[in-house]
Amino acid sequence: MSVEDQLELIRRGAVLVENEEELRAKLALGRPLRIKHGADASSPRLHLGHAVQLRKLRQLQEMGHEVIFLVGDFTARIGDPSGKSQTRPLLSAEQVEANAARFAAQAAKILDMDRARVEFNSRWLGQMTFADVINLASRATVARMLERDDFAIRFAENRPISVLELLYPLVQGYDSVALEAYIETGGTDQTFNFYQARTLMRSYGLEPQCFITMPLLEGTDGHEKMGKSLGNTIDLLDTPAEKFGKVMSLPDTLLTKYLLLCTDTPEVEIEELGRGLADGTVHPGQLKRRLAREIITLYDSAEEAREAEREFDIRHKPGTDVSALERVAEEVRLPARVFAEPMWIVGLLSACGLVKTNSEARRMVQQGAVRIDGERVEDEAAEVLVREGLIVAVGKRRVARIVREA
RNA sequence: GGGGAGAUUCCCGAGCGGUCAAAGGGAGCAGACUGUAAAUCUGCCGGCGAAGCCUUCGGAGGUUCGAAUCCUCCUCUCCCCA
Repeated sequence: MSVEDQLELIRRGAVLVENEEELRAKLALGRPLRIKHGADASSPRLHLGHAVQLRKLRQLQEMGHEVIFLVGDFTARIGDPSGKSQTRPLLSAEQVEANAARFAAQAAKILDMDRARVEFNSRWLGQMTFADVINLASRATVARMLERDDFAIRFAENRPISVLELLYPLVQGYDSVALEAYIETGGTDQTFNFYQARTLMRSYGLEPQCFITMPLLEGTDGHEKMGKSLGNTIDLLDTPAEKFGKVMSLPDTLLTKYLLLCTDTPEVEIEELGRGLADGTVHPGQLKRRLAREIITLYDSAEEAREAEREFDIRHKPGTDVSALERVAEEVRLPARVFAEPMWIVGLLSACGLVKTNSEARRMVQQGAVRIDGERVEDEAAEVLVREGLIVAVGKRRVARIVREA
């Protein structure tokens, strides 16, 4: 692939390529380039936000470059105090190891992991003496650190910034020094750290890395960046049905962004579709269905994508009958004794795991969310005769089919 | 080192010594509506088979018939001065 072709592919979806001239020169070397990417081993489930990053790496991998996942095991064991999650638990070496393995297993859905390398920053950070740390710290200033938005805002709002946090960009930058990275990729939230790395690399007499930042994908709420703590993720390990429903719940405004970042749809086609949405010739609902199918096809299969769409229609089309509900129900095993006599509706919902507490069960009944074999139950004192195959539904999304336990 | 401010339910935030399971907002959940799990409107939003009771307002003690509210000590955060 020619240098210009590579550059064009690299630019797809990217917010910033720093610095394009330098990158062109590196690509022109015509050999595999070391690419550093910080692996987020802290979250057990990768989501589409991670996928945006991983897909960019896959592109680079396909161009023949060498991807290195950097696991911040050293830093994870110290604990990351960044911003809101100050009580993030410190991880043991074993936990970090396990997380990294889980990350790699999921990343394999996107990348060729046989051709990727996993590194742990304890390898070099663990060797450093305090003198080395002071040497490192001497290469940066507080004023530069406070240029970072997050710090500037918190400083202005009198919110805490620990000294450790100021050290983090330096540590990350030093990782680039240690790896002698040619290119680093990451989210736009890493821009500051990436620039810091370039400065540090120069200071250590290395050629500064180029970097590519990708947008942070908004989650299912449509506003906030996708993240586990916000509960707005679409996970790679979500079932096809879950993926479909979650994609359908995205606001229409995110359609083209998702197509660009989460699918292989050609950019010219995305532009066309965007115009179609604007002038009304493209139906957003239909396009969203297509988006959902493509995403599921990518991570599961085309067949599962079709099945997920069918299930979605069963759940949401009006006049859904019991036999259809049956198809989307989760099996719930109940002990044989509850089949003997009528069971209190609230207890049944709890037993099926459809609600967390009896109070929640009562509320669901009161609000008309509960259906037994398709029949709405609105009396919270109701007794239900439990039988094999009974369909118990709470709202549209929680459906159980009773199975007698042997 | 000195002085000041603060810590409230998932998050932000209001709380007069009794009427506080604790205002309001956000998130979440449900119902209606919809191409959609979007938007909008409405309701719910600690737990208990619901009567009343139990646990909750940084931690530990104390005052009081009664404490999220008062006192003491402790932990943590922020500000000002040195």
